[in-house]
Amino acid sequence: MNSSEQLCISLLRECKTLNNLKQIHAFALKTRLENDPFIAGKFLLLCAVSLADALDYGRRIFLHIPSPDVFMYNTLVRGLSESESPQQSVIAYIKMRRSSTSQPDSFSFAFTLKAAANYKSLNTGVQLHCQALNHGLDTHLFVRTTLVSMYAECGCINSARKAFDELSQPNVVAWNAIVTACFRCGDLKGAELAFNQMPFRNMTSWNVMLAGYTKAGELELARRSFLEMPVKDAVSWSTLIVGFAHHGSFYEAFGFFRELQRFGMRPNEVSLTGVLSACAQAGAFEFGKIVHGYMEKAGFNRIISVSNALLDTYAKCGNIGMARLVFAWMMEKKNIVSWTSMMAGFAMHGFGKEAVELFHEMEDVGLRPDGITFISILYACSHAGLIEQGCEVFHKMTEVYKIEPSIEHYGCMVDLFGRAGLLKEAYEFIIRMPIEPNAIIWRTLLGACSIHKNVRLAERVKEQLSELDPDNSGDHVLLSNIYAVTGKWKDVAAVRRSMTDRRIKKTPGWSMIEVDKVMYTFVVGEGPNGVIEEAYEKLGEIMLRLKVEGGYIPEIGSVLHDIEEEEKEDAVSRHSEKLAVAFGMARLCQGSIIRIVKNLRVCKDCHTVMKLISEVYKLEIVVRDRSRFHSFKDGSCSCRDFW
DNA sequence: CTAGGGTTAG
Repeated sequence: MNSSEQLCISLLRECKTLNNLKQIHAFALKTRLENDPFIAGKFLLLCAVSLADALDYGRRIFLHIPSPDVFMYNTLVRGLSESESPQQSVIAYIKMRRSSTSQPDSFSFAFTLKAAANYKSLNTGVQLHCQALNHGLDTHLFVRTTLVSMYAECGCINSARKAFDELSQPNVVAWNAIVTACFRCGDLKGAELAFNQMPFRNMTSWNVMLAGYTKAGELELARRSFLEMPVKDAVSWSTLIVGFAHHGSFYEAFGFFRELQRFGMRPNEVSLTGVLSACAQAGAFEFGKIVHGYMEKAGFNRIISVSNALLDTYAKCGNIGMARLVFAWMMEKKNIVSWTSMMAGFAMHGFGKEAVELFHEMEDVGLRPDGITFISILYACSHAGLIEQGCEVFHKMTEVYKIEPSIEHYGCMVDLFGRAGLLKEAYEFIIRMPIEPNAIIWRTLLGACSIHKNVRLAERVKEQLSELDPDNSGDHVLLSNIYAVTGKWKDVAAVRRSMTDRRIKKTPGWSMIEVDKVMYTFVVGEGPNGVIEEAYEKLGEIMLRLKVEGGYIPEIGSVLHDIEEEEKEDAVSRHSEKLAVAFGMARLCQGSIIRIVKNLRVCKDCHTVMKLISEVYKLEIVVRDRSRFHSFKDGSCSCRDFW
């Protein structure tokens, strides 16, 4: 070994980034070391496995290797199996089969089978299984373990079980794989049975149970296993936080996050994204800021996934300014999720123009938008009334980027036309669509009929909905609202009667507000003990002042105009969003912004009241409803009364 | 090198 070879190897050992690697690679080219099999193998391993965003560079290096050995092929196959296009991994494997220099070994099959599992191709998986069999490698423990997970990923629990049962001496990993396999296929009992049969368990086996339970929505079982576990690690905590956040149990997620720190452990990137996701969903702005502070201190702001989650949190907590700041200044690196989240943030806040500009900027930096990016941008266009831009974007998606529109994209287009009052265009668009419209598509059109008071079309649409999703409370409410605004009271009564007859209950509305880092939830006329009285008292005072100073007149028919009405004769005055606002005004100090999160859409009367409050009391209210943000300031709302 | 945790839309 000569001295430049030694230098190169020690440099590679310290290599941390792609740029670093490129420098070393230049050195290797200059000293003619690039064809040294050991060094070339090291380069590949770093590119394919260790370094971020280096896979493409690794592929280019690979192309220049005259006759790659098995290790080199396996490394490439491995890197590609975890990439966005795992199909490429199998293609690389096929190239190896065609080459005269190398034959597949057990690693080749472990990696390619993982690739097949990642893109859920049973066909590929079975073929690889056969080839492994021909090479006498299908009984290899690692290959077999991957076979178990591949079959489970592809939905074949029986084949997975067979692959496991044929193992004479399964190790822990193989046992974990069969437990996971059972969970993947929805067989909780099978997973529990396997877990109990395991002759040995390490912490990972427990973590597998936690993950399986939370993914199945069995939060209580997950909690119980968590308490039972003898030793917990970072993954256990992360799994629990993410799982609870994902299933809407935000307070528990916050609780586990605090507890983790009390146990003297440090939050990692996964628990941070999990807790931020809980903040975003719950609208917990103050808690989000605390997490942000921790991120800055501990250096997590450099990790893309965490800063993406933070950007989303600020946007969903109503602070688009902070979201913008995170996007523009905090993120050294951005990926497609960052750009898409920023666009979605703009969309929620009604900043259609900004979203479209950002989309073009994204194209300019050479990043390829994906299907989700297009949903966000179309959503932005429809909520801001940018019809032309929306059509242009849709056209670009199919013609330039060759992305096949999904039902959600079609839904955005229906919304784009419908919301703008182009009901005929919206209807024709549905008829011309190459895929079968689902209930969501028709519901979107029904919403548009409601905004633009078109009874005839609404009735036609409702017929479609009655076939696809007859018991949806929102649809009935929407139809009854359309009858109400057009004065068809008999029809209103008929819809209501059919709802009672068929025992269709409307979704109860709730609103949340965060005061002193505690979240308070209100439902119609109700709230936490000791708090509800305070809210009512303040609300009475507010309404009086609005009538005297703001000229407020409660709309007589407004109960019936509710988009997702929470009727009952006097219900409007007790709507959860009014109670939450009143409580916030009673408790929060002067000058602070009142932030409310609501599960349904804001009702018309509440919308009017909030505009008046912002004027009479000179304060700012931000309401996040089911689909967007309303920022009330100086007597008007950012949605321009269009929602 | 095989098993376990993640952010974006609806």
